[in-house]
Amino acid sequence: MLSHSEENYLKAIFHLRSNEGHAVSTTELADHLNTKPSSVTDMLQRLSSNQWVDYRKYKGVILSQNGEQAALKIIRKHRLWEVFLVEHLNFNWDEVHEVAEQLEHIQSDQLTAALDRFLNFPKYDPHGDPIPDATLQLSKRTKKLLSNFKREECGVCIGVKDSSADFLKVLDRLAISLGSAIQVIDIEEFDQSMWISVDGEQKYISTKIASNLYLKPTT
Amino acid sequence: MLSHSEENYLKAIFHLRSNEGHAVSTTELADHLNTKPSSVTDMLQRLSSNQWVDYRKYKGVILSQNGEQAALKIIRKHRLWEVFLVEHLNFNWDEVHEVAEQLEHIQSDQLTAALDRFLNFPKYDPHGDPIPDATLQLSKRTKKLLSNFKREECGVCIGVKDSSADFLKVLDRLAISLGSAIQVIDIEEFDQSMWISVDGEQKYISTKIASNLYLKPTT
DNA sequence: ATCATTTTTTAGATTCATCTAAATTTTTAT
DNA sequence: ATAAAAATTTAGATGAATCTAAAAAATGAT
Repeated sequence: MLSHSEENYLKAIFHLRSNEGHAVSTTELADHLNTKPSSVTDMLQRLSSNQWVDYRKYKGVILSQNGEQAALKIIRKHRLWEVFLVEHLNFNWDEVHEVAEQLEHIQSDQLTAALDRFLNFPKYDPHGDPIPDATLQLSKRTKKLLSNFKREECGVCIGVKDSSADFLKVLDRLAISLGSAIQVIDIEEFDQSMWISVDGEQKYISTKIASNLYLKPTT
Repeated sequence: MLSHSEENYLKAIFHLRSNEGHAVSTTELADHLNTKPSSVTDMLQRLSSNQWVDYRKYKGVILSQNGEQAALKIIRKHRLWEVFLVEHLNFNWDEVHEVAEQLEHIQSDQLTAALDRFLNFPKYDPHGDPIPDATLQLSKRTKKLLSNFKREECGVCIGVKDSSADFLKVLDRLAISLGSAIQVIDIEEFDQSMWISVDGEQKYISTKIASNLYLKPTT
């Protein structure tokens, strides 16, 4: 059975390897986990000796089949709990992460299954990220960063790239949330900042905001 | 901040000292926690140096003010989660303990408060044990073991002394649960086993069962 | 009150997860 | 292609939580 720490490493490897295929480096992991590269090396050797990862000295690490399944299980739990916190306990979407980081380590298949049923088998978490189903399948959907939209183009907000509390707070202030209907009104040549309409209301947003918002194109 | 292990020790001391006042011995704790007396001694010295307990070599240990508050906080979380599992996720009362043992360590005052509100501020957990409120006050209520009832006496089941899965299972088979109205019909002189009526149905139960069931007397 | 038994503590070791400092390998820039 | 820089690994240490074996203290039975 995996320790909390081991689970966190597997999850981090999974997330960092999102740009598929290529191995994750020791330093990347150390940064992501707020730890030192030497600690990472130790842990990778341990995880490797138990077949959770495929690790080559100096070459980085990728998840094994087992490791990926384990990571998906943790991500499933994390995102289910986030849905619970937001939909039933009235947490804001910027308040859920820290608690879900703890809840994701609870070990009980019965609990995970019952929670999933209680929540009515949600497909996406409050940040729009897909929730692996009971067989750990991750659904993909076409999504595009708002910053890649052209003038006049329309879409519905389905997720965020950066899910830090700081970013989620500014979205709250702008009244942008999952499901918001967005159309690009104009793009400033100067710095690519945008005038957009959000559910009918006209707003102005920075380039950095636009490049962290995922929309499903509707035009 | 307390580690999981430290929290488990505080909780164990709290529970073992239920027969108020007297200190808890090293061996008692070791048995309760499935560990060795030497490990207990180590931990008690550590907890003592941080003022969580009052520990005297060879004399046993009691909780400090801080330690008791910490224990009550854990117990509050444990029992709230049990209510959640039974009332909303359809767990049986014999299935909740193991999971609640994990959930009780989640650190988030916001979560505890929100869960309490979501559950509508329950006063008792599924085994009839009182839940400390937000100010950590534990309500007491008059309860009596069924084995101390006399013939004809009536009561309502409000809790169990033994909350092992084995015991809860036999209660399920006998269709005895919290809220069951019970009357003593007859007591065998031979071994004090009992004929009782449970919500109108006549049943026969062993002495051991009778001495692990708490009732609130209604006559 | 003393001696045998039981309980408790100490001493020393182990495993996990981490660290710093030093050594090694890889990458990059000229 | 080689030297400097960057990344990575190894070596050795630490603290938490546990263990076994041995020593010390408390208990209790005669």
